[in-house]
Amino acid sequence: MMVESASETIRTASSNQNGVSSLTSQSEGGGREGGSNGDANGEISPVDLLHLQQQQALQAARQFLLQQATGLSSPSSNEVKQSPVQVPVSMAMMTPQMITPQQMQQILSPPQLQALLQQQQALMLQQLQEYYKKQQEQLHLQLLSQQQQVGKHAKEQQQLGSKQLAFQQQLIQMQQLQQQHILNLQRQGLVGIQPGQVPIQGLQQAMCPTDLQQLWKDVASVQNADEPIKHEGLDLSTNSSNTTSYTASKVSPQIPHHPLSNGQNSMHTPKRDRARLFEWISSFTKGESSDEHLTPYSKGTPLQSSHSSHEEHTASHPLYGHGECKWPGCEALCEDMGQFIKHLNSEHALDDRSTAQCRVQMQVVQQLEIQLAKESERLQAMMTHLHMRPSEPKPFNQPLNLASSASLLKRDSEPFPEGLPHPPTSAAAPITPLRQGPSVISSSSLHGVGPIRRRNSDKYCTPIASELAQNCEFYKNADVRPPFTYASLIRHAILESPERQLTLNEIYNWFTRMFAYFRRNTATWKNAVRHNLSLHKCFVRVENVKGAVWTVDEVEYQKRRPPKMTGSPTLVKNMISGLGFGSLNASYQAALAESSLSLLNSPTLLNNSTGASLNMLHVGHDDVSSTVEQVNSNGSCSPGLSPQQYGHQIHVKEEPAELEEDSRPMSLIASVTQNLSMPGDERDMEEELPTEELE
DNA sequence: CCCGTCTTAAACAGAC
DNA sequence: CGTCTGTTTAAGACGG
Repeated sequence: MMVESASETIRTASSNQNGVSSLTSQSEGGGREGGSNGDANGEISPVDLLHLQQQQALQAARQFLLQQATGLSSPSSNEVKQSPVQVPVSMAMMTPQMITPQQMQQILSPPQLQALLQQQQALMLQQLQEYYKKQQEQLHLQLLSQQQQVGKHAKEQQQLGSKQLAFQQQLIQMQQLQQQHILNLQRQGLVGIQPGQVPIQGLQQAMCPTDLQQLWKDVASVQNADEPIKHEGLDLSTNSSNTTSYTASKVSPQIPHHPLSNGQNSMHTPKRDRARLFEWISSFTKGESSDEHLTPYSKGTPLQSSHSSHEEHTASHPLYGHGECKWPGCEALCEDMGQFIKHLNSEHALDDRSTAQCRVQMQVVQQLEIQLAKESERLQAMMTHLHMRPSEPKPFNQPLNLASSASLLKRDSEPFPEGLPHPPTSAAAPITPLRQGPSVISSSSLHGVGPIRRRNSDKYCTPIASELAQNCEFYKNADVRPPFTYASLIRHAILESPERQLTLNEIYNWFTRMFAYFRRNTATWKNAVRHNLSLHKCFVRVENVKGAVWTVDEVEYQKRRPPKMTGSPTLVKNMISGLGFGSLNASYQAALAESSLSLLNSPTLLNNSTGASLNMLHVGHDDVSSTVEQVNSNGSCSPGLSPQQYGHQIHVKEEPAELEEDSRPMSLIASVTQNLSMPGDERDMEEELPTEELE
């Protein structure tokens, strides 16, 4: 059917503005980077959680120290120490009493504490990374699933579009936070590199009191069993270098254990202890999520970690890297794997201490998991709120790159697998390979491309403005047919222009500039455009000095569509604003969407930025965004004239123009998607389109 | 099945 | 004469 408009050599030199790529979401996320900590975010970020934990941990540590100083201790009870080993972590956490203060004292010498803290830090770091990873993955999966769904539920998609942006942003945020946090840790020396430097605060932040207690318990017990911990670190002197505060707290028993007081932490202490923990923990974690956890360390090393046993380590080992043992606190140098294994077996053999360390790590992990759970919950809530289905795999994008999720994460907004919309029918176009999906690929994008699309597209059409605003980049680069009717697109183009009027050629340019899809088969769609201009009364041709321009008669435009949906306006609103566009008749929907736009157009509306009024379409931000676009155009140009006015001036086709819709409440206008929206008017902006305009 | 909308195709006319 | 612009008609797809 489709005539291959081969004839149309035009091709507008598909000016792929690939460079554009960056989505708004990205930009936002990126902007934040500069800002130091994720704290900036009002919400509780993982980082915050970490800090909290650390603080708590510090407190606990301090308490222990105090106890020691006081001499409350009563040595003995080795059993206790062992018991922890067997006790499930949860139990252990629950029953701090198990460990007597005395034990703690014995075990926890300042240096030890420091060591522990160090370990904790390292662990935390790892955990953090894992945590972040998980979160990211989760987000990604969800996004992917959503995208997939899109295929099926196009309508929902549209809305999702905006939501997805938010999610992507969150993703980005997370990534940033992760990076930041890691950096911070490194700076602080938390990473374990420079024990002395670690500010106690860091530790404090890392753990919660309970955790710490437990940890301490465990550790204490272990140490007892293993070796009478030497107080190498004991003397403050050793540590003193970095930790001023630390000394204080540590040294002076009298000092109240205020959480705030600084404790110090670490020092070189038990390097060896950690390794075991690691493995042990890893064995646990693996069970749950295999390699993900390992990432930080084992990234390069695939799943080997899966061999819980310490011995297996073949080529790479999670606990071995850069020629040294990565066991927490142990930085023993190992020439090769063999040596490392030996070291591991000898130094980090399965004993109480190692076990205890593992326990500690487990707790850390648990803690993190709890955090993760919370965060996940939050995410779910968010998604729910946004009407996204958390996890509904859809056949659609499956090909999507789950695998590449990692990369996706990086891009934040790139998740566009985009395997989809290749227009089967019409040939492949030169279009942009990029496909950085609009942050949100709205259903529209997914729709079929060819003629087929039409109904679907319409149906799911969201308010064009918002849709376009959100997925502007996407449409620009992806060879996907926009889910809007020619009429709506034309109207949008015209309204978007400063003058609210465009010549045919300008309209063409707008199409080509805004949609990759319209960079091919020009004969076809141009013909369609002309056809629509002529056919629809809403498009009014105005003779101009330099020729003729096309304007939009909003009244007329509004007239046409609505007829169908006799239903209550509210219904309409809901449909549009809501996710359930599907039900609406395509045309009707389109009309609605557009109507919203039109409303926006009217100058009067501009003022009402209050989004309160729901009148016409109580469109969600979608509309709003669109509104914004409109607003812009309005503002810039002829504020005074409403489209209708133009219409009145020259009603070539008809003479409607009765009422002005301006009355419409355009609360929508408020939103701000301007950024997304394209350049107000093509003429001015034309940047990419070399072609016609210039002529 | 009818009707309306939308899209595509195509014929045609007028202007440049 | 060719192209662009604009109008019109027809047909098919869709959905209510």
